[in-house]
Amino acid sequence: MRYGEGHSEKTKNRVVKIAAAQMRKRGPDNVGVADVMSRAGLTHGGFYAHFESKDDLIAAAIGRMFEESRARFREWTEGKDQPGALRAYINAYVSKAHRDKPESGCAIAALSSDIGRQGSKARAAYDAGIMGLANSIGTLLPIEDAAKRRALALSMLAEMTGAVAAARAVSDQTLSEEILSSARRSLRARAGLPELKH
Amino acid sequence: MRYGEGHSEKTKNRVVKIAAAQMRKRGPDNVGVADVMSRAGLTHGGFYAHFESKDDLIAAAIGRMFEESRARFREWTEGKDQPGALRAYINAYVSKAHRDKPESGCAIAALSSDIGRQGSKARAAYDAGIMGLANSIGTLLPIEDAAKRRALALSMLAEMTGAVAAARAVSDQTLSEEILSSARRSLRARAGLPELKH
DNA sequence: GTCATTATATGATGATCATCATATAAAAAG
DNA sequence: CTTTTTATATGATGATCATCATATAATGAC
Repeated sequence: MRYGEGHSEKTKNRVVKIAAAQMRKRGPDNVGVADVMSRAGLTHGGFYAHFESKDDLIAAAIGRMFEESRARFREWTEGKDQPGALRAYINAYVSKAHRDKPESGCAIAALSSDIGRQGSKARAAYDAGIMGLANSIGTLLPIEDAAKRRALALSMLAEMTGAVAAARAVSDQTLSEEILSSARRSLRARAGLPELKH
Repeated sequence: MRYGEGHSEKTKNRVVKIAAAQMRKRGPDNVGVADVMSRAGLTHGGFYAHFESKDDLIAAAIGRMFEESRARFREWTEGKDQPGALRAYINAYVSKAHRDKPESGCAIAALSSDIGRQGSKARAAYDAGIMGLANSIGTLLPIEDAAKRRALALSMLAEMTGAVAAARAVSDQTLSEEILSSARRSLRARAGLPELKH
């Protein structure tokens, strides 16, 4: 091997990471190959040494986004009991901080309407990510029946992603925060969490 | 006046209608001016006689989408009592039929992640549309307190749009239908509707 | 130090796109 | 029938983009 063990792999990882951030921010179709490469300190020419096509990069970026999602899930929930973890996850996901940082946030909230227009590899990565996230949420729900637990997890995921996407879309700040706070409150109730006094 | 009273206006309406359909299907940025014009039986040159810019067309198209939403709301609910109308609206919105026809469906489900990247005119049209829809849903909810009614309507809207967007995004058909049925069931419960026996 | 190989760069190609300048066609007004 | 005005068409411009062919540079093996 030339160029040091794993040099290429490291570069590819860097490119995918940058693509994952840019695509959440601007949409997969609005991010150019040359732009991603130059942000990685490279030129566009080397791109096809790492990826088959732009579609291939998009799929890799989506996989990466969900890896980050899993890491966030751990960060937000670890060391807490079930209801505490669930409350923390809901409050962190459906938050202004998440709304204002799409580039490092959840792929579902950032790309909900883009993915249906993408190729099959990208969509397959998305499928896996959704199922994984729904499963993670399910582990925190105090429901015995597995089917009901999964159904509630999917339904809560739909509300969480829908709320964050809508909060990003609207331009009226008051409305945006109202969307978030309404969803948070409803999600906590749906998850069986009591409202805390303060 | 030349060219017959309202000739230009009729043409413009046709263009906006076509743009509204295409943009829901393919995303505002993936629909070209020339493509829209040619679908209207025109060439690209006349475009700027009708619109200031493509942004202007996008904003007009979004306005049009929400007009269609209001019409659908009426169709799905008219002639029914409150709970019947609510049930019909939820079931029709969170349906496979809606999922499979983005070009004639709700703007929020179709464009959730696109709008945040659009210009201010487009987003203003979106704000107005969301508030109108939330208000319409609110009129069907059996809740006295206005603030709570509005909060529930926004929260339900988030779940409805999130579920349809996710059902469109995933490629696994079983998962897609699971997302829809989980959301429908949860929404009916949240709206205070009893499950019907069959 | 020279060679072989891998990683990246330069530059080109053809496609698509929004926008605009200008030309033509259609129809009402005289 | 001619003039005037409005609606649409033709064609160009410059920008951006994915992709690819080819060249150069970096580095470990000998």
